[in-house]
Amino acid sequence: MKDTAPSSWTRATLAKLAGVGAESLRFYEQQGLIEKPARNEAGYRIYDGGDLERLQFIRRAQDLGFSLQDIKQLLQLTGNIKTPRKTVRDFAEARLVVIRRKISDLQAMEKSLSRLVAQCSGKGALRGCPIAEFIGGQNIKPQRETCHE
Amino acid sequence: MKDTAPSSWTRATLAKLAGVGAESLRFYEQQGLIEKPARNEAGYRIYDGGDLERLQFIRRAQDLGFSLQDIKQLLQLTGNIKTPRKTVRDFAEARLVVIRRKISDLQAMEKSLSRLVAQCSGKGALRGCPIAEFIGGQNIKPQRETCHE
DNA sequence: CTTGACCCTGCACTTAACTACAGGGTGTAG
DNA sequence: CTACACCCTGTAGTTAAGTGCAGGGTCAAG
Repeated sequence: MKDTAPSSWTRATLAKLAGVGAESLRFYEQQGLIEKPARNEAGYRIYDGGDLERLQFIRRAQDLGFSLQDIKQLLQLTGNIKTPRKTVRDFAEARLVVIRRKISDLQAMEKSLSRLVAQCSGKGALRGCPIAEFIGGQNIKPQRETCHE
Repeated sequence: MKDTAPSSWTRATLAKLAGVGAESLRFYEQQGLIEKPARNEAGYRIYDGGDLERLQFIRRAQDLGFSLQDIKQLLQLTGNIKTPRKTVRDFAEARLVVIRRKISDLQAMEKSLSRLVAQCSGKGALRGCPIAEFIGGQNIKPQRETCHE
């Protein structure tokens, strides 16, 4: 399960293993998210298991809602053994606040939209459709037939 | 309810009323989201209550998670009295699916991150910090890694 | 008459995270 | 030997939803 093989790969191979685009590796390198890799005789980038791990982390962190900028900072923080644990935790907590706000925003959207959809029979022409009325700017109030003719 | 006034405004005034940037009005016009407004003698754009309503809709729809492209389509659909109600409802339903998936993705993130934060005392140096370990690629809990969908 | 707040147009710039060339070099299978 | 897939660099383009600016015109107040 751990690193037993020599594991040295070129761009496309690592990209496939890590589940990212091959060009993205160059981009991440440019942005300082991964180390400049060693090169072989021909100048090809040679990656190893450490790079794979780092990329896997990058993907996990992206899935957790971190931006690449955040991830870069996180990698710097956690790369420095002197970083106090609190710094890292505060970072994660701040991100959590953002994620929770997004969730509640989306839940509000979901509620509004699903109510509109539920109110709409889906049959008949546009007149009286609750969604269209909401759009038309007349508040969702059902009995207001202000469709222009 | 005072929609009896002539209510004619220039850019900045309408922008303020609608809660959007003044330049955005030009952008929306360019993108076909609002009608080309009338002009006065000097060539100034003159907006009315209808424009305000449309802008307010645009903002509401954005809050519901629609992109400007979506909104443009919606406005076209609902501007056409012949549009079947079903078309509009299907549109809203498709958006609802997207919103619901986002919610559950974010909830998964929230769960992972809050578990990490809860496990981290916030005291001491970095060694042994669950967040840092997660980052470092040692999976903190090999059991339920990235349950994603 | 001057100042300052608006307005006009057209175009360039922004942010994020890639993605796609163009124009070359390298490595390997047949 | 020749395809062909892969690698290199540098640069430019993409999408979304605007924002900003230059270089002018207009309008009301003082």
